[in-house]
Amino acid sequence: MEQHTEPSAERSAEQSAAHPPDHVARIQAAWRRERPDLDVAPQGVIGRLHRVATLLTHELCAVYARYDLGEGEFDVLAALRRAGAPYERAPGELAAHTMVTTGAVTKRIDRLERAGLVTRRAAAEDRRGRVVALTDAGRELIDRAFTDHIRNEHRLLAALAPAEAAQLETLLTGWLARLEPAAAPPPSPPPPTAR
Amino acid sequence: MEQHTEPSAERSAEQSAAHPPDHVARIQAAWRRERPDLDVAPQGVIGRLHRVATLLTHELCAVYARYDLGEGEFDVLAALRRAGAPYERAPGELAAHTMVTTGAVTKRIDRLERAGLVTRRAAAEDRRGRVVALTDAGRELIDRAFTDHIRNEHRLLAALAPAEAAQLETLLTGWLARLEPAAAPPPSPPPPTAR
DNA sequence: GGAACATGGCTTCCATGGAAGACAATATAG
DNA sequence: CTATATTGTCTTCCATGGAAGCCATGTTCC
Repeated sequence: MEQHTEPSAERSAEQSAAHPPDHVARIQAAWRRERPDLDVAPQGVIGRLHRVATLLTHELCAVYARYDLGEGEFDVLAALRRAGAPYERAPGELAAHTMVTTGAVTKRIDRLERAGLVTRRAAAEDRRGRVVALTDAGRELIDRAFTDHIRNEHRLLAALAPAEAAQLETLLTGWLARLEPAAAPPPSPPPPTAR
Repeated sequence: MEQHTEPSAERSAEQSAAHPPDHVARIQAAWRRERPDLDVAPQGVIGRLHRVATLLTHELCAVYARYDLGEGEFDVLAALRRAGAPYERAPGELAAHTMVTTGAVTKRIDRLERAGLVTRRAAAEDRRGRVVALTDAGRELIDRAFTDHIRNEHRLLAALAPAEAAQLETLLTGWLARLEPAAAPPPSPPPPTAR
């Protein structure tokens, strides 16, 4: 982000015709005017990343909704499905895999169980444990939903040229690798994510 | 919290030693095993983007918390601050600028008003309208918090080389430009974002 | 064996935001 | 100039998830 800002006009931004300054650029311009003492360049990356992530999540959820699933439910079903037959996991594992607290998982399972998509039963060896399993209906649903989901991701990514997508993946992978350890809380190393 | 990836598993992916497969790579591997009919490549980008965004948000919120602010409150204060003196905006504008519903803005303003950081008064011309203004305390707080916030963003972005950051910004800007219009709801064009 | 501590799941309470509608005030049609 | 539509804000209700603590079970160590 190169730019002078200076009081007065702040639409001068970078490009001219093809790029009307986007929302993030406008915010940066305002900050440069109000707080010329700060270098707000990082917002160019972090702000847009945040925005893209929000838009993508919104688009993704639209597909989940077709199957009457929220993001959380989809994540749990997906984690079970990807575990492979017999499509079972302990609640604690699901919490780890989907990056939420166990309390949140309990509620997600409650909803999925009520919808007949998963079942809960006692664990064989450890009587504290439980086993959550996909029902046939659940398996069937997540298979259809996931197929649709991937189609949707392809659509969203189609806005980028293959080379751009590859570049982006490389950059994000690298950043993530350096960010994850830092964000790891004391006890367990770094927790997983979902989807 | 180690992570095996299920029976067999194919870590073959791209890299070898230096890169232990990250969480997203493990998820992809599992899907390739379970659903070889699908091309899950987009997850490499979308999944990591989601993860990076989540981590960043978490780190950012840690700074807001130092000032006893939630993300929503920070966004509102920042929007008011960057409006420039006299640091006023209508609730509707704030909703547009921060990308949330007006209902959410009402509640954020409630909290900020209770904390003595903003005031609400009737608008001069339109008696339906209201004007939200930063108090001196609010102005003082957001100036300190924002300074700290930007320092934090610099720290987070430091994990990338300048050239990488620039590349990333370019890619995200382009993607965003092609994503925003698509996501724009019928009535108003595309709404703004925040921070 | 038994006491202290750890673990796994769940419950309770709380915080936040969306959706939809209530209301008051303003703009527009006829 | 009224009747209708629209706007701007707020209210209510609901959904989701985090934090922290409960309870039953397991593990460790003496």
